[in-house]
Amino acid sequence: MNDLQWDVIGNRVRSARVAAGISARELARRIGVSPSHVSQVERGIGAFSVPALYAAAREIDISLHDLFDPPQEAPPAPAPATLQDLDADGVVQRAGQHPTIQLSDGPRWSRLNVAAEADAEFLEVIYQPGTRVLPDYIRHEGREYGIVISGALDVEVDGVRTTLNAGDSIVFDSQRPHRFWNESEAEVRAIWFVRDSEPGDAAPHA
Amino acid sequence: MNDLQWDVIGNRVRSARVAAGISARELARRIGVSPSHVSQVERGIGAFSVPALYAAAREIDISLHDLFDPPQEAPPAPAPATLQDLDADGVVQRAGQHPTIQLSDGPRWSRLNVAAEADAEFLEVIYQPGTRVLPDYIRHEGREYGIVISGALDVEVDGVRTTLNAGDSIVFDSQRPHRFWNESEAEVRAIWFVRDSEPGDAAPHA
DNA sequence: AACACTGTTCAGTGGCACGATACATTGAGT
DNA sequence: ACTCAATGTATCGTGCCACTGAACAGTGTT
Repeated sequence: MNDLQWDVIGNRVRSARVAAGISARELARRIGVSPSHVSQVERGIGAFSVPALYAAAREIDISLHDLFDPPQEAPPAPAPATLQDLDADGVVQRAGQHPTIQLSDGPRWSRLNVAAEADAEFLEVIYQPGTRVLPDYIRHEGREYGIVISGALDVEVDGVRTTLNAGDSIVFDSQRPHRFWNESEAEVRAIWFVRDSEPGDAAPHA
Repeated sequence: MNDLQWDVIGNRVRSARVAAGISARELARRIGVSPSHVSQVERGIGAFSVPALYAAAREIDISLHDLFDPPQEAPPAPAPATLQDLDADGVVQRAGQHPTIQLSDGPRWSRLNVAAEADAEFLEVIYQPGTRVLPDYIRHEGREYGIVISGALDVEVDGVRTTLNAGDSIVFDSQRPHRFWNESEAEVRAIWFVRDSEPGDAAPHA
C-alpha cells in the first residue's frame, strides 16, 4: 500500500515552502516539529505524520490535493500543434530582434514576448544616464514586477523613493503612482513584467 | 500544533465508506491494513497514517480536503494603505535577500517577488554548468516568459530544442512539455515570469 | 447446526515520526 | 580578521502510536 513517494512530496513541500517565503526552521516552529525533521521530510528521508502534514500544508499555502495529486495535463489529449522551429514559431526571440521603442529623452523599451498579448507585457528597459522622469504615465489595472540587471535605478512608488541596484527586484500594483529614472552615470538595464488584470479576479488570499 | 480531531474525521470516513457501499473489512483489504484498525480509526480511538489515509480517501471517494474541515477563510482585506517604506512594505526586495532553493543537481531558484502570490511567480534562476534536467517538476496551467541574462541556456520545448544566448527571450504555454539545462562551461543566469492561470480563461492562441 | 458475513475489543510490538545536538555555510556587523 | 545570527544538514537515539492477530458478539441465510 505504501506507494506514496515521499521524495517527490518532499520536493513539493520544499517548493511550496520557499514559494511561501518561510525558512525550514520557521516552518518547523509553526507546525511544532524540529527543524531537522522538516529537512528530512523535504529531502525524502523522512515523512510527516498526518497532523504535521496538515499543519504544514496550511502554513505553506498548498492544498493537500496539490501535494499528492498536482495538476498535470493529460498526455494523450493536448496535441496543441507541435512546434517546428522555436524561432519561426514565435516562441524564441533573439537578442537584437526585439521590437524597440525609444521614447524621446526617456528609456528604451524592448518587448521580449514575440507576439503582443492582451494582458501581459514582458519587457527589457534601458534607462540612459540622466533619463528624465515620465510625468504621469498610463494608469492601468494590474501589477508590475521588475528586477535591475545592471546599474542603479531610482524609483518612486506612492511617493516613497529608493534606489534599486543590480539584483534588486520590485513588485507593486500598477495603480499606485510610480516613476523611474536614472540619476547615475551609467545606463541601467532592467527586466519588467507588466500584467494587466481585469478588476474582479484578484487573488483572494492572505 | 493543531490537534486534529480524529473522532470527527473518523466519522467522515465511516460516512463516506458507507456511502460508497463497502464494508470496513473490504476497505481494510483494499488499503492494506487490518479490519480492526479501520474500526479503531472510524471510532476515533486510532488514526490512519498518511499513506493509509490517502489510500482510504481514494477508495471511499472523498477528497482529502473534504476529510479535514474547511481550513479557514482569509483575514479581512487590508485597506490600500499608503506605503511607508518600500523595503519594509514588501515592495522592494534586495539582491541576496531573495528566498532561494537549490535543487540537488539542479538549478537554483530565487523568488523575486517579496510575498508569495497565488497566480504568479517572478524568478531568477541560476543554472550551474552541467545542470541536469529535472524530469518531474510541477506541471501547471499558464504561460512562461524568460530571458537569458548571461550564459547560454539549452532549451527544449515541445520536443524542439535550441540554445538561448544572453539577451534571447522565450515565451510559451506551460502545458507544453519543456525543459532547460546548461551544457556550457559557464553558469547561466535567467529571469523568469510564470503566470498560473485557471483553466478556462486561457488567452486564445495558435 | 453450521456457515459467511458484519463490526468490535485488546494486549502487544515494530517501525518511524520525531527530538537533541552536533556541524557547515553564508551574510551582516563589528 | 572575528564574531553573531541565520540558514540547512547529519547522526544517533527513543518514545509513541499505527498497526496486527486473535479473539469476541451479532445478524441473516441455508
